[in-house]
This record gives sequence, structure tokens and C-alpha cells, in this order.
Amino acid sequence: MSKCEHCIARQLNSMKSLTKEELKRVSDCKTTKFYKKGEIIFEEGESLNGVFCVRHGVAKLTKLSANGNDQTVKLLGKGELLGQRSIISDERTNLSAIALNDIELCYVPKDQIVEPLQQNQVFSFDVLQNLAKDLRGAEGDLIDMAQKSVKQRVAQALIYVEKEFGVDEKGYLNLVLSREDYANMAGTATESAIRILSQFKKDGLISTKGKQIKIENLQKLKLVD
Amino acid sequence: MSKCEHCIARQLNSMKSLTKEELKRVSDCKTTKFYKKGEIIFEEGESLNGVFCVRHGVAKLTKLSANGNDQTVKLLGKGELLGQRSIISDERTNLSAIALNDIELCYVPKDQIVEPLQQNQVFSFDVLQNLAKDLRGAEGDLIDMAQKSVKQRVAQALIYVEKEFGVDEKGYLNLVLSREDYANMAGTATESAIRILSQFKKDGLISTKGKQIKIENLQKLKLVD
DNA sequence: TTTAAAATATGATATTTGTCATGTTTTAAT
DNA sequence: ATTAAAACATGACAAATATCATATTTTAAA
Repeated sequence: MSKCEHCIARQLNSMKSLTKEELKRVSDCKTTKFYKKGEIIFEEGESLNGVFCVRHGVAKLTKLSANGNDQTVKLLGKGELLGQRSIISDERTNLSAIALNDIELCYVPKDQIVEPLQQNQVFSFDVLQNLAKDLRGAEGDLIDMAQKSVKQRVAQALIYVEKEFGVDEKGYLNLVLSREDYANMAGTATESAIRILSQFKKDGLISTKGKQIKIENLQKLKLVD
Repeated sequence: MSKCEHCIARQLNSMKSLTKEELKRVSDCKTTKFYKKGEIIFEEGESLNGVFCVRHGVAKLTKLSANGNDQTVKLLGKGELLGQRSIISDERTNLSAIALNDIELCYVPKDQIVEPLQQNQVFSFDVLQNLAKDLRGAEGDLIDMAQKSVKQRVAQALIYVEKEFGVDEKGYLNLVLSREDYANMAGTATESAIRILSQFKKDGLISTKGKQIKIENLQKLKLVD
């Protein structure tokens, strides 16, 4: 099995601050898991006994709201960690994680994270900084959700996907999502997302080819009202 | 000047995990600041060189949205810390802090927090757990904002204020807020908040005496649609 | 105490967004 | 290749919410 020491994904998260010995231990007891598009990685309410590190593919973190809608909180790509928070606060997870495409994850048992967290200052400070950054992001998202129009939120979702996951050689978003996925990110009805994306297309802000989307005018997309 | 060692507020946050020596140092270099109702403690975009600990009174963290609305992100009462995150991530603050009533804060210079953060495992793990908890809360709020009706959000704001700051001997909320404050918390127009509060009053969910509000039927308030 | 300003209240109306219905297109399984 | 299911699209309408206008009440300042 491949080793963490050589994993590129590792460079992208706090794991880079583990000592060689700690990393070796992680590497020795990690397992690799595969999930197909749409499969559930974990569900809200579960107790997690470890952390998942995305090696390849994209997952979404969602929560089912009281009225039965799925709200997507965050998308996670290569190198990002799932379940980190539940481990730190030792609580059940409040979110579900679902594969958005075929995904490969490394599963690292809890102890391998908690122990360094309590003994390796560099690591724990790194995790701390990441959490602080996440928190800032979450507050920003909260405000956007409260203050921006649905159209603006859909535009944001497109911009986010482009920025986070990039485009292919022809400019199409690497991450292909359904209209429903965009609706869940923007916190709106699927029909609304469809309508808005159609409008964006008519207005030349985006173009599509099948399910693929290309942002044609990023500036205007940022300025929708 | 009073000492941190004897401060009750301290018990409520991560400072309780500082060693005696660390706490002594904090105590020796802290300064006390007073702000009147409505005064700005700090504004978004400022670089903070320390952390504020609420000793008495309540502050709100808000952000001005693109369309000129103030969105309240969090209220902070006795023992809570302001600016913690900006210190950890070493970034300018993205939120403004404003006194909701006359408030007394202890200001602790950055170094007194950062140093223990990098050397005292117990303290840094405590902060880590608090951040994890805050992040969970922020994600919950995000989802509520996206999925709940304005009426539900106003109801929530009332419930939050009761839970967080309690009631006086007659059952009135200790923290007296304007309708606009409630609107900013719920992310809605002031008129909408006013209308909804009036409706709650008509329906017997709350009663008022001047600006004071009493929750009369918590159960029903939790169940508004 | 008087008076101006701020906060609260409420109606009328416009806008945004959601919901339901229905049809078309695309995708994936047989 | 055929077919069923899923995704996409769009119209019609309803519901939620914002906005604008204006009046009343409360608060704070002179």
C-alpha cells in the first residue's frame, strides 16, 4: 500500500506538520476506502472513530434540514479532511458526507490524530489555524446566505466550484454537478437553480455542453444582483 | 486593579486552562476598557493586537453586507472572548464588535495568548475544542439561515437570547434589544421583524412591557412555521 | 417640560422565491 | 437499440418577504 510519506494530498492539510515518526504510524495503520458517486461516507449522528483524508475525488458535507431539504455546507477535494471536528470535540458528527464522484479516501483511526494533537505543538497549532480559517469561512457563508439573493448564491456556487476544483483544457468546470447539487449549495429549490442557470446561459455568463458548465464571464457573474 | 486569578469570567473560557504563571502574566499586563451602549469596540478590517474578554455586558459581532445591511453573527456575554480567531490565524478581523449595552472588557495583548497557545498543550487543546464547537454552531446557523423562514429565525433569536442571557425575576429577557437588533440577527428587514414580533404578541407567544420582552410560550415559539 | 429624534407600528404594493404541474431531454440499464 | 428512470426545463400560480409610505409612540436631549 502507498505511504503517507509520499502522498501529495498530505501536503495540503495539517498532516504536513506531523513528525516523521507520527506520520509513519499514521501510514502504518491507515486504510484506503473507495466510494462510488452518490455513496454515503458517513451520516449525521454517527460516531466517527477516525478521520478521512481525500486522496482523489470530491465529497460534499450536507445536513438534512427540518423541512426535508438537503443543505450542502462544504465540498471537499484532494487533501481535505472529513470528520476532523467530530474527533476534536469528541461528539457525534452533525453532517453527512456523500461522494460527489468516485472517490478514494484514506481512513486514519482517531488515536493517530488525537495523540499528536495533544503532544505535537506544531501540529496542533496548524490544526488550530485551519479551524480558525474554516470558522471565518463559515461566518462569511452565513452572512451570504442571509443577505444575498438566490441568484447571487447560485453565481457564487459556480465561482466556488471553478476556484476550488478548476477547469479542463476547454474551460469547463472539472467538477460536474447536477442542478440539484447547485440548488443544495445555494439553499434554494431545484427549479429555481435550473431557472437561474438557464438565465445565466441566455445572458452569456455561462455556457453548457451536456452537464458541463463553462464560466464565460466571471466579472459579470460576480456582479449579478 | 482586579486580578484574572479571581475573575469569574475566566472560568467560562479557555483561560481556565492556563497555568498559574501564565495567568499571572496575563493578569499583570491586561487593561480594562469600558464602552457605552452602541460604541464600536473594533471594526472589520482592523488588525487586532490582543483579545478582549467580556467582564460585564454584552457585545455583538456584525458584518456589513454588500447591500448595506448589518448582519449579526453572534452575541457575546460574560466570559466570552472577542478577537480570538484573528489572533490565531494572524489575519485582520472580518467582523465588527459593538457594545449592545454598557460593557466592561479586559484587553489582553496578543503575546500573552499566542505564547501559551504554542507551549501549553492543555490550553491549546481547550481552545481547539472551543473553535470546533463554534464551527459546528456556525454551520448550524448557516443551515438555519438557508432553510428556515424569517418567522422561525426571529423565534430562534428570542429563544437564543433567553437561553444565553436569561430572564429577570418577572420573566423578562435580561438582554433588551431593539427590533432592529432582532432583524439583524434573523437577517431580515426591520419592518418584518416588527411585524413578526407583533404577531407573536397577538398569538400569546410573547408579551412586552416597553422594550422588554417575555417569552410566554416557549414550546409554541419553537414550533412556529 | 418641551421638543426633536428615534423606535415602533401598520397598510399597500412590488419583488422574490417556492410549489405544483407538465413536458422534454438525457442517461443508464436491459 | 429500447426503454425506464432521472435530470432538466418552463409555465402558472401561491406564498413569503422586502420596500415604501406614513402614522404613532417612546426616548432622550435641550
